[in-house]
Amino acid sequence: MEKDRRIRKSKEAIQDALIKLIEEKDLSAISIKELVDKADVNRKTFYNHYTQIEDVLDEIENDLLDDFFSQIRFEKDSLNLNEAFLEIIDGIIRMIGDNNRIRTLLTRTGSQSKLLKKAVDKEKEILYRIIDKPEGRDALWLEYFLNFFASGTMAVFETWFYSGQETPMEDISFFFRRMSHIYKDNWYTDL
Amino acid sequence: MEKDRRIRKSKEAIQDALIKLIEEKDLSAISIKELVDKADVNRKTFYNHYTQIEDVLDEIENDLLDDFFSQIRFEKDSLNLNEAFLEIIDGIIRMIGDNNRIRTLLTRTGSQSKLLKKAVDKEKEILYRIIDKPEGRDALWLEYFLNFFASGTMAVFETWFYSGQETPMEDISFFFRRMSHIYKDNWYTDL
DNA sequence: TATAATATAATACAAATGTAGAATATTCTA
DNA sequence: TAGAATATTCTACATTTGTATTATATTATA
Repeated sequence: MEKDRRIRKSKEAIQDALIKLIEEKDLSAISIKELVDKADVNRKTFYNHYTQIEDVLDEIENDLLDDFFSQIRFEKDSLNLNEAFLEIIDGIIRMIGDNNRIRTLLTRTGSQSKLLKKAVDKEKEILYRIIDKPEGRDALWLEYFLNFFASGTMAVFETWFYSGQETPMEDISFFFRRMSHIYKDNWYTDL
Repeated sequence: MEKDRRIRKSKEAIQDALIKLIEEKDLSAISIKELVDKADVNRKTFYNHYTQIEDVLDEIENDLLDDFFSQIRFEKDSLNLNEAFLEIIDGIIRMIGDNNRIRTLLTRTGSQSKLLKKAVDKEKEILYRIIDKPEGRDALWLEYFLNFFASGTMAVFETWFYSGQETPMEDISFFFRRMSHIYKDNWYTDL
């Protein structure tokens, strides 16, 4: 977080105002003037920290995800790819279920939000940190594989979320378990 | 396309102007005034058809992808999921290689572009049309599976494209073939 | 706590935006 | 081809945006 309390307060006011406005109207219909009026700060203060409204949204999403992913702790020192993946999946399911602000963002900003894309990157990052790196050509395969898997995972979440989360959570879990086993048995058997 | 020639010409001028401007500067730095000046149309004409510059980009991307995917024709009457997938992959590789406008958009607009996301949707659509639909619970699995697979595929393309397409195309093909076989052998064995 | 640093507020201004009405030009179609 | 339909242009105006300057208030820290 910012060290200067004034910056912290200003940003907080602007972020909170944006969340409120997003609940009321479409993101593209929100003007900077409207935002600073609601946040009760000078317009210059906005330009002091951001250049567009999307920057505020970006910051909100990054803060939320940093906060969430920093809470992920693995019991064992090192997990294999399969175990780590399933841990992260469970975490994300919990995150969506528990965090109102995240639910609001996903519901209201839809495709304008980069939240899921950012979550993909975080997931990839964590997985990459945990596992033993293969060498040579397999290193490249791993990179493609992680991108494939992480992005595919988020797409399933997206489908699940935007279809109203009607599929029971156990089924989603089962789906991911099946996916992960397929890879475990076929790709990175030894990870 | 639009039936009225005036609309067609106006939109074409605006689209072409946007492409030129995107080659010069960042999308977020392009103003509507600038755009209509370059397109040599009245500003009111812009507002007649669009509300934001992003709408123009959207339209360009949709037209490009409609054009490309409408060219995909399968020799056989029906393919299995595996064959259809590999055909589409090959098509996309060709599309990126051949189409200058698509390369420009991918290169210059980066994450601001929804082009790859739209391609995912098109791919999903086609695959869904071709294959025999399973029933009951498996229908749901198929939906999740297609989302997973299509999105994962595009993520690999993205990685490949933005890392400068250094990985030889044969390796990318190999990767996808391996992925598709894994699924063929484990998931939809009978499709 | 005094001081230096700096974020915010107040104000101003040129440019861009969004919207509207009326005149003109183009195109559709009967 | 004539007339109806409508897209574009022209003009105007209130609002928003982006930028800048200065004064004031708050905060960090020595």
